[in-house]
Amino acid sequence: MGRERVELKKIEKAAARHVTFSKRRRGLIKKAQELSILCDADVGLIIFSATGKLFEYSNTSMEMILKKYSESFTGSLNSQQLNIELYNQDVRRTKEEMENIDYALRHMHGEDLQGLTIKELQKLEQKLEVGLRRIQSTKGYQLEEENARLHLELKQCSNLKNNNAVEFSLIEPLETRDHSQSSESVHNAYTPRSQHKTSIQHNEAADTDLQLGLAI
Amino acid sequence: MGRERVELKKIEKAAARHVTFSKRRRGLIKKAQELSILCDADVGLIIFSATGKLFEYSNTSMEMILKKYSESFTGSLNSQQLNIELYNQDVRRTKEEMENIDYALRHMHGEDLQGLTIKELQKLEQKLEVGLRRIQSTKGYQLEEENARLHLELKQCSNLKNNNAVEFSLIEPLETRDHSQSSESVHNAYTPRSQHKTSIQHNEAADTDLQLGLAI
DNA sequence: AACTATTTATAAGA
DNA sequence: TTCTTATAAATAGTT
Repeated sequence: MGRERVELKKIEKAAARHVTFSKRRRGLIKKAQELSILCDADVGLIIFSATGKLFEYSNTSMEMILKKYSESFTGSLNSQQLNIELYNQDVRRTKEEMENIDYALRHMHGEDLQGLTIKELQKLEQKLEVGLRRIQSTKGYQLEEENARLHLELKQCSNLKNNNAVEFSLIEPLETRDHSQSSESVHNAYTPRSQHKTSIQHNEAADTDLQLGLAI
Repeated sequence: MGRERVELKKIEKAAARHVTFSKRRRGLIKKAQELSILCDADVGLIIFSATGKLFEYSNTSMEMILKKYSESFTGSLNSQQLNIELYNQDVRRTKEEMENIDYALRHMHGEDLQGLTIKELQKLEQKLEVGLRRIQSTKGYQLEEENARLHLELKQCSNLKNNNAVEFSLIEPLETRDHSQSSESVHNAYTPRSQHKTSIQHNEAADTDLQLGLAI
């Protein structure tokens, strides 16, 4: 990572070796620190220069790291310790899953978005759009079924009573309302990939439909 | 060092955190190894992942590093240990100096040049040229002095003996030889920066002069 | 796990 | 040692 490639062997010239030691020592410690912070790891780093001088880094205390280190070799765990360990792993995994789900959920709700990049926001938007279309599609099918069912019931009803006046007063208003409110969004939902760009106007209208759909 | 800057705080998403841990752990260990090899340092690195898994690196053995580490805290040195330590430092420094001098000397002799770059070779060449000019300059002064001394002695000699025949036979050949063989190289040596480009012809002639000069 | 666009680290030089 | 700069190396996000 410098002006030229460097061969992996002891640097011959003492002056250059010392300079490189200083630079790389600092770099190494910096990276150790970054690892511990970014990845929530415990790190202990001990460096003795060729002249015997000590340099060290630890995110907690070196003592603690070394204690943990030596303990890691003191025999295998007994069954109880093993169970506790397995339990802890389970808890950790579940916790992490929870974290992620919560995170994603809040984003879907439009919360905690300040840390997201444009790309992430676009992805999120796409997810929401896909979800929306699926919901609209489902709603459309349900409305169709409902509609068909109503037609059927009405037909049975009218057949049963043989009352023409009542039949007209019920059928006409129902079909009119259905077309004016949601025919377009239902059409979109049937063919999800046919119209990628949906205006805000459409989304708002769809959102309203969604709420109505859920409220039913 | 990636697609975008990363904030120095725990990575929220577990999956990304794990991937980063793997990548950076490997990177850190690699760099620890490079430091130990390039700079002749003793390095011990201990890493515990967030899940408690142990990773470690040491150029020698971790045990040795940790022993050295704990010893580094066990009280101050007594006077004898201190003397030994000072002595060791002295030895180390001297050894390093020796190394460098030997290195440089061999290069001046045109040995062990295979590892040098063109630039280094050019620098080396310049050093040799400068050294050469200095030597030539010194030799020129010495020849002048010698010449003057000879003139003086000869004058005294001729005054003492009053022998004209002998005087002519000695003086004439001496002055002729002096001008033809080395007046040019002596001139160059007097004004080292006036003529940077000296032809190979000149150098060879100068080299011959140098050997004669040293032989005197 | 492999791929790159970028960010970092760092070798030389001053 | 410290600064600068050209370049090598590491790695974040993506596939």
